[in-house]
This record gives sequence, structure tokens and C-alpha cells, in this order.
Amino acid sequence: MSNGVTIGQAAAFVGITVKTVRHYHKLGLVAEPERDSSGYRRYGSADLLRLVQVRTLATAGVPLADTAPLLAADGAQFTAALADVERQLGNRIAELNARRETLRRLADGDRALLPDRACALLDRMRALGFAAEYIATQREALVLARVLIPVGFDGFLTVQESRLADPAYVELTQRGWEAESWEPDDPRIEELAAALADHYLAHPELLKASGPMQAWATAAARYGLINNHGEELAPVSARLTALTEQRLRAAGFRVPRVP
Amino acid sequence: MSNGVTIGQAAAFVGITVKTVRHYHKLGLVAEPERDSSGYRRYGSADLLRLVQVRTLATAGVPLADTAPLLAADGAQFTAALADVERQLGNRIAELNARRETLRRLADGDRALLPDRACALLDRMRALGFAAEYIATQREALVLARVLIPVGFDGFLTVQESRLADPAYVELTQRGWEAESWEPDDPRIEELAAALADHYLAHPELLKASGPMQAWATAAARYGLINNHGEELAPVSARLTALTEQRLRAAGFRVPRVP
DNA sequence: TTGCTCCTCACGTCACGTGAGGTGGC
DNA sequence: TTGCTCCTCACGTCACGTGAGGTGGC
Repeated sequence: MSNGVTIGQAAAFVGITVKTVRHYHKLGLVAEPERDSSGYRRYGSADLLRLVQVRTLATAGVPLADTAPLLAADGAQFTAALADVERQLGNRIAELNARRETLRRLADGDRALLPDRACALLDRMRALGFAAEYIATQREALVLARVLIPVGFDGFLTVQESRLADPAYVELTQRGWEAESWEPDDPRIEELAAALADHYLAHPELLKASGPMQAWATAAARYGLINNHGEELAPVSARLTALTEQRLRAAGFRVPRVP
Repeated sequence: MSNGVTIGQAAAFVGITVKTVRHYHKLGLVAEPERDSSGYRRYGSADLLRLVQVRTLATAGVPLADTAPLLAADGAQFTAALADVERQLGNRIAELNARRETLRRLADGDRALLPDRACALLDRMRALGFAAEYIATQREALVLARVLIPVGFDGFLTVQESRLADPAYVELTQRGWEAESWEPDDPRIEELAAALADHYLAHPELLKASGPMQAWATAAARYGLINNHGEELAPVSARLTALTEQRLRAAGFRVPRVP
């Protein structure tokens, strides 16, 4: 007369496959039960308990190699180990929840790469009428800057936010972008440089707050971020920057040179 | 001039290892980025976005082989697929929470194998003074019965609960357990069988409710559950059951014979 | 110069799954 | 008798990890 349940019934009860049960036998995690006259394994209550124990630990993330010693541990050790496993489970659950949030952001590429604050910044630039291509460049720079200088990133955002709150500065920046299409010897470039320098001199906080900005500029230069499509820095931009810095230095401002 | 970030920086940003990034390249999930003059890979913003996309899906449980087609899908398809992945994530989180509950039950072997209601039943038997060995046998039977006849299990518990609420029946059952140690020809056996039959006749609901009980008895006999330590059914039990059934049949009750 | 990062290629690992080729039970 | 379950053994798979043996950058 057969005794206990078959491997299929045992597996179904524990919620695993027959192959998994045999796998546990092969690893020695669950002792082979008695066989009936046909050579079939027959599982008793104690075998089922062992299967449930191993599977519960495995599903909780315990490597199979660790389950045997864990289950052999005495009361106090076992309880402590269980608490540890439970804590890890809690962490995994929290992480999965975070991933679910990231999944939502995936639907929109921008939001997967940048925190809300940076996305809001780009949205405001859009609302202020910045050219789409310029915004795209800024986005690119923000993403890579975040990778390269994560520590200074928040401060950098603060500077940018205050700049966007200054209508005169916004206009000057937009003209600077337009200037890209001018001839390198266009007289308006010198004019724009003068206006920029004047504005910086009238609002020195825009330069005072440039600590993180400077770090960003350094990193940007070092890694060629602004230029990350493989194009050379536009000659107009170079000239505009040089002229502006020249005027600032003439007014007594120390402007560090980026290599 | 180098362009973009190195593989190590990219990996750190996405929260994966360098090996994992290279693995994604090998599988063709993320295109190889440009190399710098030293042959180092240089990652731009678009590469980072792709890495984040693949990684987010992978961590959400999407097989790597499925990520490429998923990311290539157009808006509506992609959104639908994302919702599906998110649903699966929700299920996994719920399952992990359930596992955490099972982990707590693991500390006490009984509770890992049986639902609360069954554990309460065994606790009540303990409180009523049933012999420890008898309770162990019942536990064994409950565990295996649950595997074999999950559908009838709740009904079976209901019957058992109502039986424990009947003090006279409880006493008779306990005497039946003691009888195991009597000689097979002990005159008290006939006496006990008479008392059992009388009690069934006075409380026919105990037999009326025996539908699931009967299923359990059949399954138990078929799989030798009662006898699951490899011992033969005790001769005293056999005689007691036979005598009781004989009396019940004499009183006009139909008692099915278990093969 | 030292330590750190990068490169490729091949093999290892973890937790099973797949499939062949065959027997037993209702 | 048909389909379902069981058996063993060997190899496959998935998502990387490990390690060798070597070069480049601050």
C-alpha cells in the first residue's frame, strides 16, 4: 500500500514544478523520500514541510546554497536569519515600487533620464520660447552633467532656475543662440557681448552663484559635452564668449579660463 | 577630444555593472557607441537613455529578448505593453508580500503547512487535553488531506470544528485513542462502540455532515494517510470501527464501506 | 610609477528547463 | 488501449560573473 503523495501532488501543493523538486533532491536540499513498489517517490508531511521551507526561503531571495545551513540553525540563529531575509524582502519590494515609478517615466524619454526639477526647467524654457534645438542641447547637457557631477547638479539647477526668472537675461541668451547663424564678423556680435557684460555687471549674483556652474563648465569642456554630436564649437559662440569675458576682465572681474 | 562618458560612468548612472553594459552590447540590445582614440566606448545622452530603458524593463521582469521589440513598438502598443508590465510588477509585489507572511509562519513548522483555521483546530485539541501523539497524527492527516482534496478541505474543517464543540463526542474520541493500548478482546471495546453508536443516533447531524468527511475518509484510505508512518492500522481501531458501524446499520443507517 | 579603468575572449554559475527514451497506473 | 504521470541522464538557457592577459590615463 502506497504511503504519502506523489512528486506531482507535492509540487502542486508547494506551488513549484516537478523538475524543481527533483532539482532540490539533486542538490541535497530535500532528502529523497521513500519509494513505492513502482519506484515512485512518496512524500509525507515532513517532506512537504521541508519543501515549503526551502521554497519559501528561495522565493524570498535566499540562494539555494544557503538554505540548508539556515534551516539547520537553532532557534535564535534561525529567527535572526529570518528577520534578515525579511528585511531584504522589504527592500526588494520597495525597489520594485520605485521601478514601477520609473516605468511610468519611460513612456516619455525625457522623464526617465532627469529628475522632476530638471524636467520642469526644460518645460519653462519651452514656455519662454527658446528654440527647440537649443532646448535639446540643454537636455543633452543636463543628462550628461548629472552623470559626471551628481554632487553639483542641484546647485546647477538652482542657478539655471534663477536665470530663467530674469527676463533680460533670457532675452540675451536667446539672442546668443540666434547669433550662431550670423557671420563670424557680424558687428552685432560685439554689440551683444557688450550687452551681456553690462548685464553681468548690473547683476553680479549671476556670476557669484556660478561656483557649480563653473564646475559644470569645466566638466563640460573636459568631456566635450556641449559638442557631443561631434561638431566643433561654433566659431560665433567662441568669439561671443571671448568678447564678453574680455569686457568683464576689463571691469575688474576675475574670470577663470577653461582649458 | 573625447565625447560623452565612459562605460564605468554610464553603468554607475544606470545602476548596473560594466559587465552588464557589455552584455547588452553583445546581445544587440544597446548599440555600440562611438569609440575614442584609445578604443574606449563613449556614451552620449541617447545611449544612456537606451540603457535606462532596457534596464528598467529588465528589472521589471521583462526578458532581455523581449525588450528590443517592446522599445521599437509605436506609442499605443508601447503604452499598452508598459501597462501590462506594470500589472505584472504589481502581482510580483503582492506575491512577495505573501511570501513575507509565509516567512513568518516558517518560524513554526505547523503554521507553514496549514491555514490559520486548521492551526486553531489543532490548538483547541491541545487545550481539550487530547494526547500529543494523537494530535500529531491529526496534523499529519490534515496536511496531506489538504494536498489531496483541497476542494473538500474547508468543509472537513467545519465538521471537525462542530465535533470539538460537542463535549460528549470529544470524550468518546479520547477514549477511542486510549483504546489503542487495550487488548483486542477487551470487553470495554464493545462498550465503547455502543456508546459511540448511541451518540451518533442521538446526534445524526454528526453523520449527516459527513459528506466531505466521507471524501476525506476515502482519500485517506486510498493513500494510506492515517497509516502514513508505514504501520498497519491498529487492530483495536479496526474492531471498534466495525462494531460501531454494525450497530449503526442495525439501527437503519446506511454506512458506506471504504475499500 | 602606482592604481584605476578600459579592452577582448573564453569559460563558469545559478536555478532550473528541455528533451530523449523508457516504464507504470487508471 | 489511450493519455497522463513517473523515472533517469544529459544537455540547454538565461543573465550575467569571473578570470586571464593586456593596454591606456591621471
